[in-house]
Amino acid sequence: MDMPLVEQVRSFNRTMTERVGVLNDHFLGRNHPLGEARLLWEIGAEGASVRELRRRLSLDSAYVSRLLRSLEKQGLIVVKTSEHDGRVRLVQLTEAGLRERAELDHRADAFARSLLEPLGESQRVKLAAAMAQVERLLIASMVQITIADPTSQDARWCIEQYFSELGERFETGFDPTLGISAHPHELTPPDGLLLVARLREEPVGCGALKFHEDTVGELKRMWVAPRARGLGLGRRLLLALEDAARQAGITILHLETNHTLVEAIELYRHSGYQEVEAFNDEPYAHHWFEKRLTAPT
Amino acid sequence: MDMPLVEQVRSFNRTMTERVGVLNDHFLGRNHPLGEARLLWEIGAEGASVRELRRRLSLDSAYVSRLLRSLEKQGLIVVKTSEHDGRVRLVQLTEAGLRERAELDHRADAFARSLLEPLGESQRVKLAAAMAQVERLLIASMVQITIADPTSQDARWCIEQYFSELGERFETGFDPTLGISAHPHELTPPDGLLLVARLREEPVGCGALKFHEDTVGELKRMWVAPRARGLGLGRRLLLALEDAARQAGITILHLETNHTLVEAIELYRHSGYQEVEAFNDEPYAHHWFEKRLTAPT
DNA sequence: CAAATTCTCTGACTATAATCAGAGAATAAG
DNA sequence: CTTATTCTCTGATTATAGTCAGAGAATTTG
Repeated sequence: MDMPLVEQVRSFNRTMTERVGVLNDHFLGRNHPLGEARLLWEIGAEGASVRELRRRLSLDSAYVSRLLRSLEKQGLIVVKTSEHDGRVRLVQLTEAGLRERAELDHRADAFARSLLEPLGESQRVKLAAAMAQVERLLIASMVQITIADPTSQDARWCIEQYFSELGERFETGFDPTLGISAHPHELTPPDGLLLVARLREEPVGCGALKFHEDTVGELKRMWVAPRARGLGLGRRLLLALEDAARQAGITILHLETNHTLVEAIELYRHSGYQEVEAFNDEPYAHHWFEKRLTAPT
Repeated sequence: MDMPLVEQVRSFNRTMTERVGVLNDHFLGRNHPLGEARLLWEIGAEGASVRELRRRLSLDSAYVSRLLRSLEKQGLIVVKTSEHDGRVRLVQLTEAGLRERAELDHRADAFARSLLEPLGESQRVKLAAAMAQVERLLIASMVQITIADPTSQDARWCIEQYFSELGERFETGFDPTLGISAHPHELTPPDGLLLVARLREEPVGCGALKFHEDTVGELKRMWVAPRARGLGLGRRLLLALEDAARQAGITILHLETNHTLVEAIELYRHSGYQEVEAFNDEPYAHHWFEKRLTAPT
């Protein structure tokens, strides 16, 4: 990795630590310690369960409980037991809580304006664009790709989403039982594998491999959640799958795809996949691709 | 100010708060609480005085003292009294302190790498470029421009720097006593004014106005420190001076400049200044400019 | 339906990051 | 040469942020 890039990232981090410190002080500034303010914010206008809050802010349960008690005493929230599950407690903002939250909102706004205010119009636009770019790429770099059990909840969710998207996009709809099989056991080592991409623990994409004869592998279930598109995640999944295939001794990768999946077809073409004659009778496929893998490095 | 821009800044701040939190945890991670780590870092290889440290980190003197005591007890620093001033205490890292600091350095590096690592090469380059842009513009927005007393330390420093730069750039050198005067009292209300631009309390530029007859003003002492160039600061100073001139009822601004100051001449031309006949006999001037100001809004 | 798990809470405790008042020594200013 | 200021330190105290152990109630699992 190029050293100047690392230097730039470090310099950026220093600047951000300084500015974000200011941000937090301002955000807080108002009455509440940061913990309470964050919680107040996270509860939101619609309310939330205590366990939601704990999970979203990754805080200790004892700590959250105490913070809630404090907010309750200040009359900013009310807490009641869920009707569906007697263990779960639901938190809602009171009128005063909503006002307080609006105030925090206003402060965050004012802070953002104070950053833009000294700049000229063209600088403002450039700043916003560069911020969007940094954000997008940092978020991309937060995505983690790991091997998952196809029967796990996240894996099943991804595949479900994938099927439902195919159902919407294919002119004919999509019935998973008609196509080439990819049952859980076929996507589990040693017969294959499934990768799941996660952003902040939440699944945002998947991709699978089926190993055939000695050296032929088949790509299946390539999917990226709509909210995670444009992060280069498809390419990363593809590279990770190819790596895994190489590790397994695969030298030829096959895949077939439907003509409505234009982004995927683009990706395959750009990644060195050659269109070939149909090598199976997958009813939903219009294009068949193949890539010869080089030996693992 | 455009709302989407504010929204973008806020969204960016949220993302950064999340990431910087991670950064700090990692940075710290190692043995020391954040306060100690920051101090260890700030002392640097060359050492520093306690009052330097206090100023740079804007920490309470009691707090710094205690942190130093703790670092001292851990054998990471030695503190001794300054030879020049018996009140001042000098802090230096020991061998162990230097090792510890190198470790922090290494961790910051590793963190930066971990951000870049999941990205492809082109994404990395884009990220670094966007970070540089964000940093540059945020730093630009941190610069504050205020009216200053021409006899104040910061003002005198700026003007000194300005003169010394002119001395280097003019083929003939520069002797301030030969040119048109701009004595402190001429740059003090109601006869004129001096603006100083500061970044983190440090002066990084200046610009002055001399008020002549009823409605004519003269621009003097426009200077931006080398390290603050490329931030659009010259333009901001110019706009601020024009605003101040308008407030003072000025309708025509004059200025003269030397042909070696090409960036300044560019700036004047782009900001609506028209080149006119010489209106004075300033010996160092090659170009005379004039701008007609519209009424204050 | 017994056992395991989940969810929330209280009690007890700790570390960190401060802040304020003031003292003592050195130096600068008038 | 007296007075004011600067610099650092200690003592006393506080707020914030968080951890760990475990209890009690509700729910899920085998």
